[in-house]
Amino acid sequence: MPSPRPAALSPPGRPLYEEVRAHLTEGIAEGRWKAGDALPTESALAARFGVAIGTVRKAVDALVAQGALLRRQGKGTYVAAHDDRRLMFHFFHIVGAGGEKAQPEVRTVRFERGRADAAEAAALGLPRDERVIRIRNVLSLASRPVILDDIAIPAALFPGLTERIFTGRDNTIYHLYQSRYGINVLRTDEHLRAVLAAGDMAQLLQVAPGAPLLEIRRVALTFRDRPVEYRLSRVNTAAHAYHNTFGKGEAA
Amino acid sequence: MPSPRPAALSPPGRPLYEEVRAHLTEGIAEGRWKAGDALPTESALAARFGVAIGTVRKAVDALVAQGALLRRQGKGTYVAAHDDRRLMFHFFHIVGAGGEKAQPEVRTVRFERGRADAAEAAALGLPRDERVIRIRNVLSLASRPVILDDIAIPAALFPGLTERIFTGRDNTIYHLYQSRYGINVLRTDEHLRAVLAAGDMAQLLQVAPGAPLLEIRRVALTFRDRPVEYRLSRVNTAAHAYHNTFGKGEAA
DNA sequence: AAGTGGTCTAGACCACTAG
DNA sequence: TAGTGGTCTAGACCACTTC
Repeated sequence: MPSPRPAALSPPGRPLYEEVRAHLTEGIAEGRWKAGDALPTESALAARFGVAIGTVRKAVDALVAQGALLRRQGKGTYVAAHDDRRLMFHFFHIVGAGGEKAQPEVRTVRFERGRADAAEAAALGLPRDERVIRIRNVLSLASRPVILDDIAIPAALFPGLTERIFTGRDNTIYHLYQSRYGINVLRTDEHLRAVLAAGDMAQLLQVAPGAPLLEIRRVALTFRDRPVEYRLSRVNTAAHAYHNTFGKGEAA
Repeated sequence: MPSPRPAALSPPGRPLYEEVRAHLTEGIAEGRWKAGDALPTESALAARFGVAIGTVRKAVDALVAQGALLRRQGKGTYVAAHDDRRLMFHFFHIVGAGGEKAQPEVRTVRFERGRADAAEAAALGLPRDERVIRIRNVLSLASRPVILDDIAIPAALFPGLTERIFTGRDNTIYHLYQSRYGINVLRTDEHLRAVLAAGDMAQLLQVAPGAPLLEIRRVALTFRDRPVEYRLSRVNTAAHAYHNTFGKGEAA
């Protein structure tokens, strides 16, 4: 049987499953389906888009691989939420000597509003002097300060965010972005350098000035590679390390 | 039509495409198909394994995602080779200020045989005192030394490797492993720390003692997560950075 | 024109989850 | 038992490469 192009997805030129994927992406980015929500069943989606179920599956496969969706056999397909264990550590790469990831304890030492400086504007794709919120956190592992985070986010994306709300969260920061503002962090882009501790940086991390620290400049991105957060971290790697793995899982 | 389990792939319990994938993996790991070789066509594989072509495609999809295979439309499916541009930089993460990756210039300053110390034995999964080859390289970017690599590989895996062969290569080290010894590096596992330059380390990198350096401990793995190389790198990040991105590519 | 991988369909059955 | 995603099949047609 021939396959006339379905009406529900007009613009041609790219594969049908890409069209479907784009439509699903749109729905999530717009908040039509929120974190934790179940999507319509695959057969329902196939009917709605006028394509075969296999085509829907291929689109969903891509979004699952990307981390935007989550399948649960026998139940349904869900918008990934940053509060489950699996995603909790997806963007947290500091491990102890034994290689284990521990839950960090967060202390917010600064929360202020200001205007983007050159670095922040460039990283966040904002005009210079756009309003931003700046947060400084100290993260401790086993009651010892290990990470100093300086976070900058566009104020326009986080209306009404206060220090109380921010420090009151009982979850990761990305979960806060997601649950309260519908912003799903999907990708991060990081640049790492070695630097020397100095000034309040050294003081907050309780290391001597001149001690080596790992500096991480991270931009967090949501759908369509839109930047939502710029974060400058310094890590005391005396007892911890940044762990990274390249290439996919094996089985064989 | 029902689907009786095909005879060519007896052991049940896991999906057919996993079986197919395992068989293909085996073929590559054993060297039956070497880097750059074309696999049989998908329909030929389907016939050989007694499965539908869609099942073969799913298995091949996984290996392509893993980086072991490479499709070229209209031509065939090939065993990925470390000498093409795409893979060349897959495991090289040092970028300049502008974010660009440059081709490093390699100078080998040491090549010797010895026996595994504790760290090497643990990283490579070898018994203590197993024979290893140790290589020290200085990598320069724009004629300035930036990276100091100390590489340890199990001598048993690289029979007949000499300094001449090693330095005579006109490609990446991983390409040498692959082309001469049939070892495909598929995955790396890295731990990063900030350290202070000292001794010959500082001298070779032309930095002052006490300068901050990025230390990378990398284990390179081949099929079945078998370790093939342990590498201790120190990077002068004054003018360069380690770049890392988490989460897949977008389109939408 | 022939052969390859790339897309898409339609439908069967299995495995898991819930009421 | 009913409904979900997971696997598998068989075959059509498209896009690209090569001769």
